[in-house]
Amino acid sequence: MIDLKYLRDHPEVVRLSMRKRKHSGDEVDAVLSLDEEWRRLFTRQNNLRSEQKKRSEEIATRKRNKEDVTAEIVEMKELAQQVRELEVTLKEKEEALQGLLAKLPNLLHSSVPEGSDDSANLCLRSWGEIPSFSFTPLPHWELASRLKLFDLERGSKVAGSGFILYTGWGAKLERALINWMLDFHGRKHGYQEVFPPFVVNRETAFGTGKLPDFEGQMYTFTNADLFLNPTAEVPVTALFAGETLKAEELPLSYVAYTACFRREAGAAGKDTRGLLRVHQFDKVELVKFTRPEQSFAELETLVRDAEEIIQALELPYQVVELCGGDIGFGAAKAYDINVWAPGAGKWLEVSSCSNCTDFQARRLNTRFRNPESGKLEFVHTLNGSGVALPRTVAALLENHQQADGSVRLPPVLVPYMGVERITSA
RNA sequence: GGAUGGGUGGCCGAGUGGUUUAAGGCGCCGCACUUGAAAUGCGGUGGGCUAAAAGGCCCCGCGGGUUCAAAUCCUGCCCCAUCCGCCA
Repeated sequence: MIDLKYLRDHPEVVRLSMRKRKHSGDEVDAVLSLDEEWRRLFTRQNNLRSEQKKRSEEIATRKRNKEDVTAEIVEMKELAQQVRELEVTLKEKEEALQGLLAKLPNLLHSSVPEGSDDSANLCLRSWGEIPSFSFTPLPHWELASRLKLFDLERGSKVAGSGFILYTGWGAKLERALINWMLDFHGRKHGYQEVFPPFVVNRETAFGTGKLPDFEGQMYTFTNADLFLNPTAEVPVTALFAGETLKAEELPLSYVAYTACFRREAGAAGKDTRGLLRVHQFDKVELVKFTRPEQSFAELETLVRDAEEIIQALELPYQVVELCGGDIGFGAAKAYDINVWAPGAGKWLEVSSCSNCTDFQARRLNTRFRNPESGKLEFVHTLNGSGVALPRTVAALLENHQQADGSVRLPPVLVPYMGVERITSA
């Protein structure tokens, strides 16, 4: 949520940010005019209530003195009716205002590049060599089929297309990657491990900015007002909703594994081969709570922490900075990590790291007391994949495939897998 | 899922319709006394909205309702504890 007071005082700044996201900016004016109307009604109601309170106290005093107050009470009924009516109008305006405000995306950081889609994203750095092969590299779905790593038909049979049944070494690789990533971020980067629920309630989905606009992306239940979480970002970021964190313990860093569920409505047929786009996938997520002045520096270390995973897996990648038109709803600034997949012949997004500044914290009401000012302030929240598994598995299989049809495992995974390569045997 | 008892400020806890602007205590902060500390005394000590300010309004788990007036009465929901049932 954007700070309404900030929007009031700096409408032009907000408008420019909206335009950078390729919105019209008209939403800002709609908010401003509703806000003005709301404040007018609020002041009126405030004054009426004040009068109501004073006169009620008078009635109380006179009643104690055994005076007759019938006439006053008749007058007060009229006043109470006015207050009630105004209250209803006020509530309608307030809900409309909050509704508009809740749909405004976060303010972009000034460093975010201009552009309307991913073609305008800025490549910041790359790592690793694009591998060359003495043979034609196979796409991961071919490799998986030969090595029996997953079974798309049976996954589809029990749940539907886009739900993967991992088998044999494929199943073990999935588990190994999850365990290794959790251990790696915990030991090497000091993230605290949590294992959150895979479902979240409405407040949590709203607080992290997934509602009201992205309800269609989440799986829901017909017998409970819950959502299957689309990413561990959602439950973990909401961990301290309504709480005040201690300034001295910030930044707080968490690492969490969850399965992630996305309907991917309307995405059918686009990059859907094999593991490229699925409805359920595993992901290890990094989440940070920081003081405002730390958050952009923490975003840099967050993305580096995610990069180290890809480096340890010996996969070539690039880090891109998202442009205004491509950046997520809650983010002020974001980086993606794209890994090269030589079999599929494309870059695969395996991580997205965002600084959501105070946007989620304001919705969730997660604050800290600033020791310098003595005031309560919203924390900044950050999240990043560290990393998402299916496309990482795809890239790993494709990059490390050998002429003999086996797949070499990077050394970090050997202790978790118990073998140095995956073979069909 | 059922039954019972609970949910009041940082914490404990009083309060069953109107001097409650939420008693009292603990904790914390400041000051005084003291060589220092303890003890003691005095004062202060939540959040939000609105307003240029003074001020005003809202918040006793959350939402509705009754009333001139609600922490207090009614109602729906949530959470905690205990017991029962079911269950990995």
